Amino acid sequence: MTETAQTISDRIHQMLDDLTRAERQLALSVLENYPASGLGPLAMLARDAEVSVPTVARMVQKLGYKGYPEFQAGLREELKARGKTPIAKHDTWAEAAPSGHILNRFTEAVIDNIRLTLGQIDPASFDQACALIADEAHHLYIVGGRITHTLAEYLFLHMQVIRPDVTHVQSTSNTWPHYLLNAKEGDVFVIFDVRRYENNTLKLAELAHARGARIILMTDQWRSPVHQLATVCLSNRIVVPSAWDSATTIMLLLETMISAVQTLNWSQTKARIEELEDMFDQTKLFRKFT
Amino acid sequence: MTETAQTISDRIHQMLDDLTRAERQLALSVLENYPASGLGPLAMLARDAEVSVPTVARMVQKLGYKGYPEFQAGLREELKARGKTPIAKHDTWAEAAPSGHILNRFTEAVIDNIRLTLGQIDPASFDQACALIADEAHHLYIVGGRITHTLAEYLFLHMQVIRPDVTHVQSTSNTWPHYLLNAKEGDVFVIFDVRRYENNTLKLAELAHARGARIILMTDQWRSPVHQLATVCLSNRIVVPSAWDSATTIMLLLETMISAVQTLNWSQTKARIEELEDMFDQTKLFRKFT
DNA sequence: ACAATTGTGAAAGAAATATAACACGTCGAT
DNA sequence: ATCGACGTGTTATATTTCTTTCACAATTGT
Repeated sequence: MTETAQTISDRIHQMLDDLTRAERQLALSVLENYPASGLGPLAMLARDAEVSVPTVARMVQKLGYKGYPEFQAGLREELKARGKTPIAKHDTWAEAAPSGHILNRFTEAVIDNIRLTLGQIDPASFDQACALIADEAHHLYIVGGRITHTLAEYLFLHMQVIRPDVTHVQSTSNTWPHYLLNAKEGDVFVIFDVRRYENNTLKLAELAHARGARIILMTDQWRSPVHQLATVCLSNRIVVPSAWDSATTIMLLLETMISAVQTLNWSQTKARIEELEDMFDQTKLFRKFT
Repeated sequence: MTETAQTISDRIHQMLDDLTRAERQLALSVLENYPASGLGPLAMLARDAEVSVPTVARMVQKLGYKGYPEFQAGLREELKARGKTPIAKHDTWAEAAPSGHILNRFTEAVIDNIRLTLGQIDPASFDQACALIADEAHHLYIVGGRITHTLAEYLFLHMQVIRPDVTHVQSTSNTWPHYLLNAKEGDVFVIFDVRRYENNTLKLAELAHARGARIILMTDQWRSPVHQLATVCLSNRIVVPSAWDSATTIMLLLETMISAVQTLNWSQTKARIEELEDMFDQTKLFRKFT
């Protein structure tokens, strides 16, 4: 295990003592700003380290690489791996299962999706989206497609509690034009559209946009064509080892949004939630305890 | 300050809107593991992004560089500069947002949930659940509650494609007893029940159990009372900084299950999926591309 | 003075890049 | 439906750059 888990930087450090003058000079220069300097041309590295070109060539072979390009490839690999957050480096999430088990492979992919999605999100846009959704002065429409209507429904169920004037529209239903009749300028549409993008959804978005509505789009990394009409576009990475796409990242953003919106509207929401709880108590739909 | 402090990654993000399909594909690939992928040979980048070599060449010029090597030099500069700043900062997921922003707080909590949930899952039970769900010899019932029916529906939509004989039952509906009339011994029930646990769901589970059905329960860390009747019980941690519980972890497990079941049934599923694609193509419900 | 190390210069060879020409498909306008 | 503009991939080629390796001189330490 001393072999595999070792970074190139470690290996250089280790052999630092056995090196000759020029080699050590080179090694230290590589470590100086690691790994950037090793990723340039060989000649540049030689110049920066103030050693000759052949010295560099001999050195990389001493490190066990067949040539300089191979050494660079090693550095790039390392850099790629480092890009992942420490927490993301778990190779086994389900500790009892082998790392090749679908539980680990899938989770790994989802964590990656989350990392990349969050990394490229603009907090200002996100906040703006939350503000739009929280704005009770305008009606809120929530639109989902064939698969995504489940996410839309999830958002709807929560929004229904948090604020009045919420409607869930299913773009695959042929009744949606009726809803649009009531849409007024300034109304807010939360639209879910991931590949394969649905024509109905696009048409709905176009009509809504034409009526002066503002659109918040939840889509994938390739972005539904709706994004051209959207006020805010939140794109999620959805790639997993499966024949299907993943909605987990979208769900995460969704719940974060729900939490944020709720905070914005807390004074009103509080009363509404209490009322709802009362109603549930009365209907005895739920158990108080196990 | 908007000029100088701009990283290449920022610039790519900015122009993302104005890019064409192949260019965006390339841009996303560059950002995928940034900056490692941009430091390899041009041809390798092109291959990874699944675009042609000239596309990359055209793109770097569009970014304002005289050639690919100059672009790489820019990346190296950036990398060198980054190495000098104190590292840390890796605790934020949405890098552009302060660590106290809800995006980071919420994501942190969800990652925790995932880690803890996966850590205590028994892979054997999980595999058993998948096998039960994949078993086409028995009817599959999927049961959700007031909120969780969205998750149930999500599972249902996928299972519908993967195998025959699937029914989605909503425990809050008063029609569910009708479904149970058809339930036979050995049939499989996937039941979602998180707090607050629903009386209807428990009753349904009891009846199903009495008829000799096997129950797979998706619940929270405190486990719905249904768990005493369940063949397999998958409990999820669902605590987040919100007035609501999180379904993200459940969604993750769900999708993993879908992927696993699909692999088990691949021979049958393949044909079903192709058939479905054909039908979609014919109805023109979906767009092929942007 | 000897051996090991290192640098110089050069040249062959390999690899990567830049560019051009052309074919194909998509999309929108007419 | 037809045309043309546009984007893109393919193929091919010229050109540059980078790498590798050689022989040999210079330097250093022993």
